Amino acid sequence: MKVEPELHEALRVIQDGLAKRKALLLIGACRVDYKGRAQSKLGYGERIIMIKEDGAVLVHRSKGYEPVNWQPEGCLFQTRLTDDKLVIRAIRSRPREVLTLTFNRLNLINQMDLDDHSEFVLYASERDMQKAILLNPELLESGFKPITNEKRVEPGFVDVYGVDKDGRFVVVEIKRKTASRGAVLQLAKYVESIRKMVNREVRGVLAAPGMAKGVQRLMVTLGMDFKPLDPKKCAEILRKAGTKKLIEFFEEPT
Amino acid sequence: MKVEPELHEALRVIQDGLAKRKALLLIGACRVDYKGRAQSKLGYGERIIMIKEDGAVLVHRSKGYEPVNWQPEGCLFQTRLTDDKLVIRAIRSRPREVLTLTFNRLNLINQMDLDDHSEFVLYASERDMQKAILLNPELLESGFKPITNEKRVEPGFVDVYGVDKDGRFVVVEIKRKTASRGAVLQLAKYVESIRKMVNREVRGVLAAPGMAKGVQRLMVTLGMDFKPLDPKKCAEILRKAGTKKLIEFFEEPT
DNA sequence: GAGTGGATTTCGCAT
DNA sequence: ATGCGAAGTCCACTC
Repeated sequence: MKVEPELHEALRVIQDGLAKRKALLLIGACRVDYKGRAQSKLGYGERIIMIKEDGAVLVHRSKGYEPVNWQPEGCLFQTRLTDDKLVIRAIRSRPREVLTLTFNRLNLINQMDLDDHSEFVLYASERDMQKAILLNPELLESGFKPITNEKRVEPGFVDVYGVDKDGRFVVVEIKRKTASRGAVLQLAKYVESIRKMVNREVRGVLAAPGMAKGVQRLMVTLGMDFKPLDPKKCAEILRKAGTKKLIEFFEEPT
Repeated sequence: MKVEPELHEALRVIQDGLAKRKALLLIGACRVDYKGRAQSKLGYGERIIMIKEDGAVLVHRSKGYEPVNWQPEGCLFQTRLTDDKLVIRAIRSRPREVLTLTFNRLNLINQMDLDDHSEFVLYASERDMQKAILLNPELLESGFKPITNEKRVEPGFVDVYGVDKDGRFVVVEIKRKTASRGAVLQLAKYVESIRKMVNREVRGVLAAPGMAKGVQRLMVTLGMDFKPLDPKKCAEILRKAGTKKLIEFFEEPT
């Protein structure tokens, strides 16, 4: 890290960082010029600049969520020192766009080597996934019509209950994560319970992002179906739906 | 600026910065949890965190243009130190969203007081191009007289609406980029809508820097005209016009 | 490579 | 507040 470096020293550090494809953090007084799909200019002032390992560039001011100027990943860099100014140009090819940073002072340069390997997970809750199926029954299978959710049966609450395209009753068990053996057995209980009540065929459907080892065999044995259900996709459906109200429930054929 | 501060010292600096509404830059190992419109989690790793003066929060990793997690401006903060972790919560009210940063180490804290008062100037947005045509109708075509902009019609808003040198109504659709098929279809809807209203000939004119593939054929088929419009030229017109007020609108011949 | 649709879109302007 | 359209949108996915 360099604090208040001379520009020639700063140039060396920046060039080193760019050559090594390291993320760089700069704070300093600069002007910013952009020319590409549009064109912009920003006179001198102190800003925070991030240059990422993949060649993305962000110029942030003291306010606002969005960067005032930027360059998406994958751009190439030119640096030079002229007239007591340090110039960094970030160039993108398609579309051709050039971002020019002209510094007359640098307060801080930090070459970063961030130890960061965690996976980012965006997901929906089991409840959200249930809502997503009610909003979009086709998500489960073509022709599916929900009757109720959280239906009370002897062993507990059925997540979603409905009829399929052939008029058969369907009991749906939803799991947010990989479905275990226990989930299948629970579903089997619900199916059995409802089968006694209605005295005709009832299908069991397990909707989850995946199945644990051996679960598929068990499903086949019990004659139940598995439907892959991505929590992320459910979250998207809910987001898209916004305040839209849930689907009208199908009448239970008694 | 603090390098490798102890967490209790970090807490003090962060609380001080938040209280003074100063922009803060943090680099450290943290986990990130978000709950709101969606929900996400990100395990421990080193990241760059910016807290802006207006309460916006950005969490950046070593790659990518976009922050992995964020919070828009205007949120409130809670901080606390527990179990050798420093926790920062950024809370947004409408919609209710909470971003939780849990640090187990901080490499850098920098309270920033950025001296930055320059105005950002972006040349020629779509809105600007519209203004340019209103200022200088000849830009569109000789003899064109605008009547209104942002005219409300059934499918939406007409960018510019006027009459040509022969007294025919003209609907202008402006795009600041290469015009897509969608732009033409939108224009067609507007033309149709106005044609029904006025019950006489209405021309459709598409003003844009260029057309996407196949758009020209569609234009010809629909009997509409294309006018090349350079955003930069629009920017020049606006610059030259300065604070001069927009053209007086032409009276709609009813 | 071009086109399409989604986003924790954000942002701005209108009603 | 709400709603709609634009954005240097970006980004992931399909054709």
